[in-house]
Amino acid sequence: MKPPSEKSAVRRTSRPTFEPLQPHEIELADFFVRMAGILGVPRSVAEIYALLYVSSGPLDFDHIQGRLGMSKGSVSQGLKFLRDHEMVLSVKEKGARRERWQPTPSLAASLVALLRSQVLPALEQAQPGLQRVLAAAQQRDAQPEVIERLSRLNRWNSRALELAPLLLPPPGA
Amino acid sequence: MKPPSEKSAVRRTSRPTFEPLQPHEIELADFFVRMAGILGVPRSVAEIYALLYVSSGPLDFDHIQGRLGMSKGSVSQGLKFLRDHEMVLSVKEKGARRERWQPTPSLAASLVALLRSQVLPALEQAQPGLQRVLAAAQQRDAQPEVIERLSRLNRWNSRALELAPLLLPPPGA
DNA sequence: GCCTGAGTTCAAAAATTAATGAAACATCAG
DNA sequence: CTGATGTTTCATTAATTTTTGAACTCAGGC
Repeated sequence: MKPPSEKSAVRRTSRPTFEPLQPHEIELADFFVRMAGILGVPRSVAEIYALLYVSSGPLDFDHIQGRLGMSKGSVSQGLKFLRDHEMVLSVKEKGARRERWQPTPSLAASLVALLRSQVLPALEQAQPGLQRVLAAAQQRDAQPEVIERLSRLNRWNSRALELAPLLLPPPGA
Repeated sequence: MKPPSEKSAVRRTSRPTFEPLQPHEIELADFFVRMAGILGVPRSVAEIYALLYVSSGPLDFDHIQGRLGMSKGSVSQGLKFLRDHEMVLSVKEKGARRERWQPTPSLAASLVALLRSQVLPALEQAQPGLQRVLAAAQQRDAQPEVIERLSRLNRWNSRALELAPLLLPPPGA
């Protein structure tokens, strides 16, 4: 509530004040938030991405925090998530102290990577379990219908695992 | 808290007791729960589906509730969800009082339908907004880079909308 | 080395989402 | 119509997820 003090002769680095999102920026953020929701990505992450996406140059930590009005913690974690999934790039000019962020060129690639990182581990981990489930069904002479269902599930799982690396080769291929 | 009264001479329809899930059934449920989680489908729904999936015949409401040890409300809502997304079918023998449930033949089709139902509305609703965002950027002479990004997003959205009906024709096509 | 600014961590608070169960509703046999 | 069974509704409660912010760490300048 205190108006930015202008008194100091030395033009203090008084926390600059950031303008809130413009209507068109909000609209884009809403879109990303909704899409992100489908994949279980938290709102704050989507908002950060959306802001970088509409912004003309790379933004630094404080700008993101200021314009979105979110906590340091959220910005830090959000950027970590985006970094981990290779959805943003840092552009640190040499000699500069702060990092500045921008979206990676291909949103498509980012999305595929994100999906992969969620689905693949589940498929891999499930493999042995699914085989046991099928084996159990066969041993107790379950209805052919059930055995058929479980076999199909197994085949799918295997095929998905085979196809996955083709869809988006992991860091070296 | 009151123990089921056994006094009635007439062999009451004493709530039959159901056995808890077997290890192999739990394993399958875990798999479905995990996959469902990725799409934001609640655990209880995935559990119901998994149970129907390993079971030899169609199951009725009470069996589902009993074997999964979940509340009536959850079973009712879970079945509603599965019904709405055409992931289960009711097999009501004529003259029978209760409905009995089984999974629809194609899990693949079910999944596609589920995805559609989440993604499509978002795409449709976003269409006009995205166009406004792009227009706004053009009006204020944003960086070509930004305009390019926003154009691409618009094109994607449109293409996705065109492709969607081909992927899985809605109830009549 | 010590200070300052930049960013991270993480326990606690807030917000969101899911599950429960009692009461309302529906349907059908008699 | 009536009574009983079968299902849905929905306010409340519980569980989970997300956000916050203060304390901490780290890097570089002096």
